[in-house]
Amino acid sequence: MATSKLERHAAQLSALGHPLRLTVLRFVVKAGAEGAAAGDIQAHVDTPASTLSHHLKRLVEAGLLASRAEGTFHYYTASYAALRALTDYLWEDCCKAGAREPSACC
Amino acid sequence: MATSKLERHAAQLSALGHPLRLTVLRFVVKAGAEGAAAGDIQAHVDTPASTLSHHLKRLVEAGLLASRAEGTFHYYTASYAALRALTDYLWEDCCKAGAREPSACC
DNA sequence: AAGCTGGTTCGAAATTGTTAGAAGTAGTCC
DNA sequence: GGACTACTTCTAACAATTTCGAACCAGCTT
Repeated sequence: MATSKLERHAAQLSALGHPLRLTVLRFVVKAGAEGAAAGDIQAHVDTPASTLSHHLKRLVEAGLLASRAEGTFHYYTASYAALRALTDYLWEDCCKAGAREPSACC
Repeated sequence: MATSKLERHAAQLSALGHPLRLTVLRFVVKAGAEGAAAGDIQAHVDTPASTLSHHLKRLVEAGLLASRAEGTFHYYTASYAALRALTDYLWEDCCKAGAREPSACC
C-alpha cells in the first residue's frame, strides 16, 4: 500500500465532493452489479462527454468505480466494498476518547 | 433550504476530502459530546493555528461540526446526525434500478 | 489598563480542480 | 476500407483551494 488509509479515504471523499460525481456515483450504485454504460450516465447527467469522462476517471482512480469494456461500450460499476469501507471509516472509534457516555451517538 | 440535498452533501464530502480535515473530524468524533478544544486539535494535528482555523471553519460551514465558546476556548463537536445522514445518502436507493439481484450489495 | 493566552481573519502566492471544444482511439457495420 | 458510433485524451483557459505569516480580537489575570 503506497498511500495510507487516511490518504486513500480522503481522496475518495474528495472524489465524491462534487455534485456531478456524486450524482454519477449514486446513479451507478443504483444500477447494481451490471453497472451503467458511459452513454447512459451521460444521458442522465446531461454533460459534455469529455467533462464526464474526466470525472469518471477520477472516480475510478479513487477506487470507487470499476470499468469494463464491452465492444465500444464502457460500463462502470460501483465498488461496493470500497464504499462500505469508506462509510465505516467515518464512524470508526466513535466516542472512544471521552468515555463519559457509553455510546449515545453511534 | 437554499441549496439542494445533493449540493449540501457534495459540499460535506468535499469538506471531508482533505487529509487534515478528515483527521480533525475523526478526532472530534472520538471526543464525543463534550467535543474538543481548538488547541487540543492543533496539538493532535501539528499544524499552524491559522491553517487549522481555516479548515475548522470549512467543516463548520459544511454542517459537520458545531462550535461553542467557553471563555477563550473554542470547543468543536461533531454533528452526528449530519454525518449519519451523509453516510446514509451514499447508499440510498442502492440496486433499485437493475432489480436483477435482490440486494447482493447493500 | 497592560499583558498574556487562545483563536480567528486577512492577504498573497503556489497549487490544484474544472470545463469543454478539438482531436484521437477502438470497435462495429456495411 | 470507409463511415459511423462510443468514448477517451489533449489542451488551454479559468476558478477554487491550500498554505501560513502577520495582524487582529476577545477573555482572563493582575
